Amino acid sequence: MKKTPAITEAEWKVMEALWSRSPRTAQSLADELGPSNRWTQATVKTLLNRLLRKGALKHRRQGKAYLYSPAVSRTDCQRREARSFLDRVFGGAVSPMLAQLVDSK
Amino acid sequence: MKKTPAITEAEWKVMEALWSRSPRTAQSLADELGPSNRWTQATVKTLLNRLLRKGALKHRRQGKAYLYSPAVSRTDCQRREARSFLDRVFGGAVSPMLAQLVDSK
DNA sequence: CTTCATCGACTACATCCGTAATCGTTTACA
DNA sequence: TGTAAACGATTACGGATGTAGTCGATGAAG
Repeated sequence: MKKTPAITEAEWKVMEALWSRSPRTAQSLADELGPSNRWTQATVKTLLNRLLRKGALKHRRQGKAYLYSPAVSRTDCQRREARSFLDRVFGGAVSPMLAQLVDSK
Repeated sequence: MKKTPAITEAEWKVMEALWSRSPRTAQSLADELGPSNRWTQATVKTLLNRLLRKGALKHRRQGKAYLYSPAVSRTDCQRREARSFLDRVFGGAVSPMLAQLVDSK
């Protein structure tokens, strides 16, 4: 259970892609994420760099390019986000949220 | 079930205060929220204005000052936030999140 | 070898968010 | 009736975020 950094919405999409398949190059990520999100390669690279700086990713050089992999687990990140969401919106209490979800559906 | 605006963390605290007691003046809110959050009155007023512009609050004049009240229900806002959180972090699926919460506890 | 494509690094910029100061107006008190 | 206190409105400003362009190095291809 690692200390995970906060991950923003756009960054989350990059992490998802890496959690499902890694290590991979920036190019490969741009190919996958670019069309669905309307991102240029530059955008993907910016997100990768920010995630690196946050410690959410690591990379290793392969020839000219880098191969990126997650440095934090998806589960840990989900836990972290769930907690911060719960605190913010439901004062940290799980049951009201459950009630909410139940009759929201 | 109204269309609720996105409400940020700081704003959420103001809304909570108004959901539990309203209508009230900016002064009253600053008195309650200032100390616990280290906010000056100016900060509280900025948040009130942003919430007004978003349509999350309404106000009516009372003498020199305004009386503020929520324009959206807490339940609706919670629902909205829950949905956006679920989509972002759990791809919209409820059960993985439940699993997460269960063994996180 | 020279040239061109590609990669990561750096820079850019608008918007949002947290936090707050200031300004102009109105009211209450002396 | 003048002046200080209180109010809302406007402006400010640094850091985060979404989105992207540009630049210098490096490797591939001829």
